[in-house]
Amino acid sequence: MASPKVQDRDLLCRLSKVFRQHGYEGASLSRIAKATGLQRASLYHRFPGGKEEMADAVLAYVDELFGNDLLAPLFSDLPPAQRVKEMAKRLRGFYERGQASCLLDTMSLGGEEDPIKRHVAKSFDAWLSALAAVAREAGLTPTLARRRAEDALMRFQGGLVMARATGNIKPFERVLGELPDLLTKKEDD
Amino acid sequence: MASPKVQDRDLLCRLSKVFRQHGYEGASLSRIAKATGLQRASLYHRFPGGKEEMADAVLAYVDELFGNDLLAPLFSDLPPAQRVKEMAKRLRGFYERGQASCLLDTMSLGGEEDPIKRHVAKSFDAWLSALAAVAREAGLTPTLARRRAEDALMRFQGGLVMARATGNIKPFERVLGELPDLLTKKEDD
DNA sequence: GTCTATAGCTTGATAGAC
DNA sequence: GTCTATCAAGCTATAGAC
Repeated sequence: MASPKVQDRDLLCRLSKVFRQHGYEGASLSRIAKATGLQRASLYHRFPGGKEEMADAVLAYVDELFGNDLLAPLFSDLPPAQRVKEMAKRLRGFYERGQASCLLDTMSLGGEEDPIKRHVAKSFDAWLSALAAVAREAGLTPTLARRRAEDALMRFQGGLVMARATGNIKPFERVLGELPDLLTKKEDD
Repeated sequence: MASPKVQDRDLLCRLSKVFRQHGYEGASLSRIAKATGLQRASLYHRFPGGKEEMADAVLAYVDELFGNDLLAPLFSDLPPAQRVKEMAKRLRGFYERGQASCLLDTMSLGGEEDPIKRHVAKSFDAWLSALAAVAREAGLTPTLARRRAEDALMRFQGGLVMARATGNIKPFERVLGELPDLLTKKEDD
């Protein structure tokens, strides 16, 4: 065919759902084929490197989503707390109010060091740096800004784990609401 | 043989390491056999219900560890903050200073509702309840105590995710140190 | 670009000897 | 209680028609 049955971005979006939900090992080609509507062999045409290339492409796709959409408000000209609030709003949608897992979490399972784990670590650090940058612009010292960024991301990830494990999404929602103060106020209250 | 090659508790301990590291889907019988030193067929003699029974036994084993050891200090007669400090010390060891994952996290991947997910949710709630109880004994209102327990567990789980994803265990260590105040002080500072 | 068909390996699980 | 040998089903990956 001239044009693909599923466009690249749509394909990556569907792929990302499988990897987010099941992790790398749980994302079997059967599940992927079912979720994308493509047969196994068609997937190998799109991703000659097989499952590992799919995983890497999904990580790159999510990197792009974060850079161009989810974290973009952090670099606007609004007041820092407003920027964080807008990011929280977008994250809330992306993570389906706590009902979807984080790719960086589910793809980091298993022991060995491999290219995927290295990609995950890089993406995580980029997210941390973006949070720390807005905290510094809010007037926090670099050290404190970094610590607050780490706290914010820990609470966020923990909220997602708790939502997945217990089905209770309220703590996750609370974390989202606390992010602006956490990342911009000089003292906790 | 009269006595088993690997005693029950040792076997469960080795099993738990595989499930913690790889999750349910990633814990293949090959990995389990290698980690336990038993052949596949021997594992089926110990766990006739197969992999699912192994997973359930591991969850029960960890429940017992939490009840009898890790969370036990919460119910001592020390001051509440001291109790939490002792729990944090034990958790620090159990999670190998952040280098080991939480079973309740890695076993909660994948979509469908099943007996394992229900067990995970129950164990998570028991942990939450124990934390909330000590917060109430420290003088917090039931509502606030529950919220602090949720916060504590979110930060803890998030710290583990961050440690696994980035290799940086310092934020996790910081969370451990903050737990006593978080669970016993009436105001944040 | 997608498909059917298939290769070859790994998976979870079982049978039966010792 | 553990083992070797084996099974059917699943897996990742490839070949070749359309």
